[in-house]
Amino acid sequence: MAEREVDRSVSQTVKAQLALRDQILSGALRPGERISELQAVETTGASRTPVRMALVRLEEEGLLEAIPSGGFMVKAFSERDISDSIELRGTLEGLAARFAAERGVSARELEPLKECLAAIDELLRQVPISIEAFSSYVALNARFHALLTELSRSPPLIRQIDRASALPFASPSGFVMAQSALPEAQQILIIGQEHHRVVIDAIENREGARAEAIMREHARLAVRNLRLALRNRTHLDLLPALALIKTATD
Amino acid sequence: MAEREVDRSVSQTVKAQLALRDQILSGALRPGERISELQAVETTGASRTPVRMALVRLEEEGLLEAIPSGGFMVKAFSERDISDSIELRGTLEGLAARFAAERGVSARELEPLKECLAAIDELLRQVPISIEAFSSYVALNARFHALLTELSRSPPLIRQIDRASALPFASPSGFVMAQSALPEAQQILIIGQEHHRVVIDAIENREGARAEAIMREHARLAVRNLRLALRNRTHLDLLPALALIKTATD
DNA sequence: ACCTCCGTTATTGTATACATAACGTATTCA
DNA sequence: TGAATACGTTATGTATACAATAACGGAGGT
Repeated sequence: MAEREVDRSVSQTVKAQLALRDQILSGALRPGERISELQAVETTGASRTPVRMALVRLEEEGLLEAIPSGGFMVKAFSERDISDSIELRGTLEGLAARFAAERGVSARELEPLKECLAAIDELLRQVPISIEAFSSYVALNARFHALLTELSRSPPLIRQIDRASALPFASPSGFVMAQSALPEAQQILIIGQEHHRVVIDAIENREGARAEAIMREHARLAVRNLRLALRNRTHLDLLPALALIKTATD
Repeated sequence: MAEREVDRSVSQTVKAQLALRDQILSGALRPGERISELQAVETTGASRTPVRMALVRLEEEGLLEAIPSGGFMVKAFSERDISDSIELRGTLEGLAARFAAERGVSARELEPLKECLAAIDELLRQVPISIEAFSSYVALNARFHALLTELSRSPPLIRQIDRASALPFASPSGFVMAQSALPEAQQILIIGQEHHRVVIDAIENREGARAEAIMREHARLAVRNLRLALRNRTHLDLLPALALIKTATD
């Protein structure tokens, strides 16, 4: 039988999980398609036990769905599912912002957020924004959201937000990229940045309700824009993660 | 169609998961304690593979925590973690109520909710409430919350709420039981019932914001009362699930 | 006496063999 | 000819054997 070259630097379970997630997100495995363990063993290079562990984790993550008769299939999402996921994440981030504001945050903790803000400002000064700058923006934006989440100092909430961001289209990077297909992309980024600025201000002034409201508005903007982007199906291939949308009925 | 009811009617994985969860919630495994796979194999009767799958699921569920060097330990929670989890669930249920109100719900769909409401009303008419009636109340209350969640018609949100309810103290039954240790228990139940009534009214009248607000208030009430109940440590043994609280530092 | 290093042990990570249930196909009977 | 059943194939669920690694303890050196 074929020699299995063992990569001992990472656990086989993690390797299999990453490989399978890649296959799902890249569209190599289509929504609704059943995942064969045997096939997964071949493509990932791990054996059945770690592959099974990876499948269980991906199911909990929301990318897979258990089939009653056994095994797993790639989950399919409707547009409604996607917009709900984004609004859900916005609600959770709103709670995080409120916690941060109510519980109080020191100037030192706010520092990295402000640096993020300034860096994004710098990027947005270019008109139109270059591809490289946009890529930096995606990373910085994700970092901003992660830092903001941390400010809540609430492990259960942080955990839940992480889970809600597991779905690629619901992650900060995910919907920013989806919006990038729109002609008004630059203006959208500028508005988003304004939201970031306001939430920091609200947290500094300990205005919990305002901090929460602006994060929810931030998400609603994303939902509106994603809907628009989905109308322009021509640009859809920009975001491979959207391959998870079920093409048939909504 | 008479199926023989053998142990094989449920999978070994599920059996192990239930058994382990029982051990954790009953306090047989203490917070912070490492779970030995070998020991779990002996106590659950399943072999290592299903036990491992169960451990992964329980980790994703939030009851266990992965140890970097390998294996799992029982997660420990602070009081803050618990109150945050309850508020988190309330926020999610608030969103569900808002979705239900905004999206519209037919009278037929609202029927089971109203039946629940009436049944609880009936129970609360007794003063003081009997043990049996209280037990029925716990079940009915859980059912009410589950039905309300369903009304959102949002699979991602429903899923997330289920996850948030996985932690025993964050589940509807969990915090109702914790509150039962208080002398004002009956009054608390009556207030809670009033919240239930208002949220239905708001949904019927399609007042999304009001539906959301009342559910969040519902959770805040629970948080306040749980804090009070935790002060009365004498009654704490009423709720085995609270064994998960770390006794040392907060 | 304490620290360090090495060997032993126990426990987890991985692989594979075995059992069982589901699905497809072919054959047979109505 | 169609449907139903039986059989075979395939894939999943389960168990166990093997490998590797981290914890533990003892012995020796500084």
